[in-house]
Amino acid sequence: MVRKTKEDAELTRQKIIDAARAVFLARGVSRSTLEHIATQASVTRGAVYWHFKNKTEIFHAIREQVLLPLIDRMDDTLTIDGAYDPLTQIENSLCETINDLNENIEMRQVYEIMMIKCEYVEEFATVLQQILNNCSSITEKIQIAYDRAQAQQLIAGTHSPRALAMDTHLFFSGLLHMWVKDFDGSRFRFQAINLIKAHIDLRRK
Amino acid sequence: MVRKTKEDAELTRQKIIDAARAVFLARGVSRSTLEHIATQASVTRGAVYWHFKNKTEIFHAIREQVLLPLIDRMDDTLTIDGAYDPLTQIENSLCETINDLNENIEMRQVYEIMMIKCEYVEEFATVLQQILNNCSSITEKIQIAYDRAQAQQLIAGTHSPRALAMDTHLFFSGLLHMWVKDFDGSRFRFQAINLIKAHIDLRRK
DNA sequence: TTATATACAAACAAGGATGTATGTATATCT
DNA sequence: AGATATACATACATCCTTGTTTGTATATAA
Repeated sequence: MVRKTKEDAELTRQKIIDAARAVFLARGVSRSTLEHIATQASVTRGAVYWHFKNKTEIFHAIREQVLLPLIDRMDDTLTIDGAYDPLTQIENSLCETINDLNENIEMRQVYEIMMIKCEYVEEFATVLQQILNNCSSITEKIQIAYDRAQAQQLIAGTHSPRALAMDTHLFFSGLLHMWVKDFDGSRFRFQAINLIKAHIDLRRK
Repeated sequence: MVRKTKEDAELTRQKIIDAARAVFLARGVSRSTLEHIATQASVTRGAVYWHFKNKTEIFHAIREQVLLPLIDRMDDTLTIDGAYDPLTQIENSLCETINDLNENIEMRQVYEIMMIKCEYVEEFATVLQQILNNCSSITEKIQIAYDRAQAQQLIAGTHSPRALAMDTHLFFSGLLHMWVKDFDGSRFRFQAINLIKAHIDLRRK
């Protein structure tokens, strides 16, 4: 059995990506061998080397598959004027991400891999810069929402939208890290939504 | 040159730990070999195996050397009634940690290793539980401070000390993660103190 | 219909990395 | 002062892992 059709090949490629995600999650990126991944995907290393140059390339493929759609969605919920007030919009956007994590297994796995099953050295160090850039753009989008909230005089006290946005971003960043580490869910997963609500309520007039 | 005195041996042990810290930081934990560490420490693998069972044990030694004193200090600054009001006490405690990171190279290295140069799988998975426990105890200590702040009516609005403490902890957790990733310092390192002040000011009446 | 490129499988070669076993000089104890 | 345990250095055996090379059946193009 060889030389599949193009669709078959694309299917194999996806099977390898899915397998790598599972293997990375279970053994960590560095301890995962291409043999592990191939076996998990029910192919040989030959197939893996055909579709990818090496493990690093698989890693990036996994990351992009989950990350790219996520960024687009963030744009929609935060920057567009919707039916809700800006503060609620921020709240909903954060809650939506948590809901995604709960419902979308692949996304949950990728987050876990990126946060606690990967060492950011050498070829992976560049990812750190990308993460920082993503964080900046997210913070900016949150700030835009806070700008509108301030214009509508929804915010208690006199705090700059910029400071509020950074505080919210850092809070959410911490929450995601804890969410991922909180395997049994007892400490953070179950009350993540409430924590977000409390965080936003701190700002409400 | 062999069979040193006991003090010499202890010195060798510490040299290995220091070397391992540097190597882990540069190459990531999993890509660091005992040969790398031995060379960096100007000893042979024989010396390393004499003092430690394996790489994992070195990892734990590194972690404990920096972490244990840190926990003690947190107790002092947060739970003891001091000259400052409770909110300022929290602020100072967080700022002090940031200052420590700036001044103490070893602490900075260990934080970086634990956060972005280590994969939490297999033998290292247990560390995650320890981290969660540490976080819980830190949150509790922050809550105690917020309890007093509320008793002294320093807090704006009607927010439970518990919720405030978790929010602060998540904020700080996120800040530490960003601080570590922010190599050039442009985004977070230089303004960390201001971010903390802004965070606490959000609570002030 | 034949030639060629594709999509893999299987075999090959080579370098690490780990753990252990052995050797050894010297503090330290008796 | 001799015996013993200590604090390493050196040597050995084994197991992966990786990258590459070769083989091959078949979709596809000419």
